[in-house]
Amino acid sequence: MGRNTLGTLEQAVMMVILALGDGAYGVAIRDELSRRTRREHTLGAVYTTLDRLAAKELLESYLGEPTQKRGGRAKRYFKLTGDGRQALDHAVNTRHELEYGLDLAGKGA
Amino acid sequence: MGRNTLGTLEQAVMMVILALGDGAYGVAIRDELSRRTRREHTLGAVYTTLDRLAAKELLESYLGEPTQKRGGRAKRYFKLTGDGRQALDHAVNTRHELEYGLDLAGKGA
DNA sequence: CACCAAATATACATTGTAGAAGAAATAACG
DNA sequence: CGTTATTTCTTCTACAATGTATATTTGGTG
Repeated sequence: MGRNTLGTLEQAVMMVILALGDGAYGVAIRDELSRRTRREHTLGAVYTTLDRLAAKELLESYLGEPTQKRGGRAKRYFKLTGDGRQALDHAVNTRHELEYGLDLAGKGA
Repeated sequence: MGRNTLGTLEQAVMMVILALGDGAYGVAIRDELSRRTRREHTLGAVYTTLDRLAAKELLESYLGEPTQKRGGRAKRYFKLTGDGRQALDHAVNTRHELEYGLDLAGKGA
């Protein structure tokens, strides 16, 4: 069965959700993700990832109120679960372990 | 066609190769990878990744001399190409961009 | 030949990515 | 008012790329 390592995009999406705090719904996540990664991401890609993470119970979601704006339907907001936070922390720690002792980009002050 | 983002394992393998310097061949890479990620990886998984990275010209390889040990056949050593180094640096930078402002694990002094 | 170390082949599961289609909301207009 | 256009957000579907495991082959000694 499934090993539980997080993929590159999965980690990215989770980090973006943390960065957005409240207000982390599909479109906002996509935009912030594109901004931080400096490349375009489609909504389909984002939602697929969101759904898979939710299925693994690393994320949970709740519906907000519809907006007044034209077309402003109710948004689905996401946040990390305890397991999600733990999985992300683990991924980050592993990453540090891998980077340890290496002379990589962006290390200079 | 293929977007050129590196996967979690691809990045990990590349970092391990950097960490090993000379001496980065299949088995050593597997062992160091397992050590740093604190989990077992099969040789097959490692070689598959190595081959794919080489196919993308992010890695190059050369054969060493056979050992004296019984069964010690010639090893295939790997190192990053210029493109490989660049791709890894880019991945690292993107990662930093994603982590920016977040309160993640392992940040405490 | 038996045995060992390293590498290759093969197969399948999980993730990444895109594009099309559907659903919910308000504006526009007869 | 009621129906249709239009906007925003979400779901569905399909396929490519990456992750992972096991079995097989190759090259090298005792």
